[in-house]
Amino acid sequence: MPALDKTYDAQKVEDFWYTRWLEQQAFRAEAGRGGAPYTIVIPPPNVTGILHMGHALNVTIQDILIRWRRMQGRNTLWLPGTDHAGIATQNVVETALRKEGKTRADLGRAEFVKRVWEWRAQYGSTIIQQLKKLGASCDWARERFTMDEGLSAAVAEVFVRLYNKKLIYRGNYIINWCPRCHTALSDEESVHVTTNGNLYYLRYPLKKGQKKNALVVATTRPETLLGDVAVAVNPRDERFAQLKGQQFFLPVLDRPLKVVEDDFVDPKFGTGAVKVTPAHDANDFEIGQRHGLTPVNVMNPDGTMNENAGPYRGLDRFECRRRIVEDLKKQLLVEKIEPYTHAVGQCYRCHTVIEPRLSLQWFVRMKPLARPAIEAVKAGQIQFVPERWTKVYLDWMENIRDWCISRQIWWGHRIPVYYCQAGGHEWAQQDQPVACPQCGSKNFQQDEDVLDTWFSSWLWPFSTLGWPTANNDLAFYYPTATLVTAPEIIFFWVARMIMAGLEFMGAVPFRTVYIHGTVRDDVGRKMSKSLGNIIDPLTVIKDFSADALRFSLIMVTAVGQDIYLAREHFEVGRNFLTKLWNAARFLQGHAQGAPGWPAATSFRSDLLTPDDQHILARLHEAIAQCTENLERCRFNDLAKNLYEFVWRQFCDWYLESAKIALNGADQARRAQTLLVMHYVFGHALILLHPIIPFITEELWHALGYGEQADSIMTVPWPKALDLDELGKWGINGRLVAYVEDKHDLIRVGRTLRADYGISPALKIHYVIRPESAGIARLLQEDAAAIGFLLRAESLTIDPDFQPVRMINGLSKLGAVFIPIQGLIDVPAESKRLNAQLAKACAELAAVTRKLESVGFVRKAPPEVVEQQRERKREIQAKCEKLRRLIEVLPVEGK
RNA sequence: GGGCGAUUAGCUCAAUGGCCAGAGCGCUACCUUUACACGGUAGAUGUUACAGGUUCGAGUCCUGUAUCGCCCA
Repeated sequence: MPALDKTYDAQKVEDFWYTRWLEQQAFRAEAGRGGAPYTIVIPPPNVTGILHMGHALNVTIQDILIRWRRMQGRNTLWLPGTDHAGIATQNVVETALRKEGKTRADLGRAEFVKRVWEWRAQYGSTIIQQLKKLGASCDWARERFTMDEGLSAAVAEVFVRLYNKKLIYRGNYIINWCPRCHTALSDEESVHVTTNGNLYYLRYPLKKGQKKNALVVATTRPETLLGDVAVAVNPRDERFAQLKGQQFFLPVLDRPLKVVEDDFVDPKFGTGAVKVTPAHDANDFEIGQRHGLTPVNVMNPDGTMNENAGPYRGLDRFECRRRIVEDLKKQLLVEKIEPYTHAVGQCYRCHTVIEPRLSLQWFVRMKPLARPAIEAVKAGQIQFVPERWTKVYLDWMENIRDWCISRQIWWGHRIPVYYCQAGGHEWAQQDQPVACPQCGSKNFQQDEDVLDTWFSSWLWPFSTLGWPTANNDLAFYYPTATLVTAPEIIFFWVARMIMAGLEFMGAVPFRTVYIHGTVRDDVGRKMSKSLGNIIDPLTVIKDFSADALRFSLIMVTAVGQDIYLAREHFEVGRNFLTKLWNAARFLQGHAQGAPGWPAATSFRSDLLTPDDQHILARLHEAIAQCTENLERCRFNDLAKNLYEFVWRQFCDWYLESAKIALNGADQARRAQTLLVMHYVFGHALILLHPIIPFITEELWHALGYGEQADSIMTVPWPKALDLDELGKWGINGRLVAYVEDKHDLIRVGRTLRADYGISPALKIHYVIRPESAGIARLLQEDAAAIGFLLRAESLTIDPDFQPVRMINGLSKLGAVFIPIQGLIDVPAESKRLNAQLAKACAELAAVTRKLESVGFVRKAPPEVVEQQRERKREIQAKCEKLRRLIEVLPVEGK
């Protein structure tokens, strides 16, 4: 076994092992191997995307789960892939075309789509390569893309089924229109941004050209008045009772507008009278339908005004707004303009202000699909972690609205609906038709639109496994186990997957939905290019290593909370890796060659010291905690437990105490210590592997544990032994407690040294006066280790010790003395001990008060009362001892 | 407007209604002691946002207030 380098070269190690794992096909999943399946499908990143911290966190969590379950012996599949991100990808390619001075129209549909495929071939695997850098143990052979043949077939199948069930329909409704992307968007793709605008109070005259006797309406979008076809008031609003049957005139265009009464109108908004623009507002559209109004569309798809806008034709909508307000002001038709803060819809891709627009689109009828999906979650078939997201999900599902799925772009799954030019027949079909199924005409055309990208993503948990073709993978790996994702896409994706899973597979797509927080910068802002506050995971990997990135992210990520990140946070992980590396070097240095994996059965309880037994007990406690934390998705606690165990318990206490035996002459003891060291460290590596896969694999082999398993990836996850089972190594609770107390005693001794400014380099004499003969015996056996940890010149354990002029400290096991003649500062010492006494007395008073309270003794559980009584006895004893120690201090001046 | 979450040490976060409210980072002092200065040892730091209430007992449960954040309309 070559000696480990003095410093850890993460880059070399990580590249080496990832390549090796791929060569070994270590991530391959095969249904044929049987066993209990454990499946995760990756939330497919956008094919245009590059890795950001959100991905890094998301992928790390999934990799932890998959690696852990794999070690537990489950038949694991982690299925990776990307989605085709219709609008985003089309935008990217169109931008590239623009640089050549071309538009997609110049190329034509077929040629343009070809260009997008070329782009995808060249750049589409960027993010996949980046996921590999993180150490993700996905089965890459199964990588899927939503535009793949198989997944496209699934999309067509689903469309046709829903179409034939009349769950997909086409109609003229108000949709969210992005004037820049030139397409409809779903409600979820329109993000509401609080915006400072104005509320314009406009006068609609009763008679043409008149200024007096006008009805004042309030609007945030004056340019839409050109499309007004009525004004509306609430029927119960008495202020407008006399307006019934009246008509007013639209300014500029002088169109007569009748007054309609509708419950929708809020009397408290504006003047209580609103303009009705059915072609440009969702609510107005509904009012229009209720009152038989004909909508007037005044805008072009690019957001400029059309021929219905009269004199404003051709103007951009915002320019039109400015001009129309200016013109109305001149005509004294503007009552007032108030500043107004409201939520304005923006395109989630390009942040252009959404235009609500009447348009012919395809929709999915959601209510019938939602019903079983609501029931499944209510019945506990799917659990959200943290649980509170259940309510968010249910609220949305119970108020679900139909889903606009058509997009006026070219990159995506083209809607498989055909229109016969001869007979007017319309039908949906999975594959390319030959002729109209009704009249046999060959003169038919396919719908021009493509489907929303999410219309393919919602099938992801089963389309990636080969659906609609029945096959072993699908039968074995579906339903998946855990979905790991961020709250932003609960509606976009999670909810829709549940609906699709139930509708097409008849089973929920996953059992657990783990929702992690959003990664933010150190002052709580989302990371974004425009803010320039991005921390690039790849840079972090380069500077700190992938393991450090993973460990740090998990360490700082509180369950369900957003993550505030700064570059310095990655030092936690890097420092921990360095500690681990150095501990391994220490083991290696003492092992004299590769010891191999120590069999636990070879421990001899007669050779184990209390320190050995203590660390073994703590290890098994750690195993139990880690397993439980993984089961409960408490990743942050998992990392903290392991950090504490490895650093504090193993390195700070155990390895330090082991140095005595390692450097001692007793060969049997020495061998036994080595055995324990390797057993504990090897297990720590196993427990750490899911979080930091690279360094654990490297050390696993470097320390010669490779005989146990070719790769740490396949080492069985350990089972925790409880205290009874640990009895076979002579371990019991009393002994574990003794070692804890011994640590405390050593701390007291060290504090004395520090308090008196005695240099750590100076070896001094210590005396311990033990509490009892039993403790004296234990301490006597441990004297060498205790003396070493105290950096003592010599250590005396004397039950009858009578101190004279000595500084001292108190621990449960006994008093610790440092005899330094002449150096003792009596007033300082007296002050220190009296302060301790005062504190103990205060505690004693508190606990006494509690025990004297009738309510407490009568109503509190007996074990809690007993606990307090025990504590009172302890504090009383402590006070007594402190008084005695103070008494033996020489009186000043004597 | 409705809902959700947060508010605990300088910062980021823990704490099944029950011991003295903890940890990491940061800070202070000392130390290059043969694994590790990306380290060791020791230390300081709290009106648990605020006001009430329930309880023998509240950071934890209830009501209200404030501030911040997110989602939905």
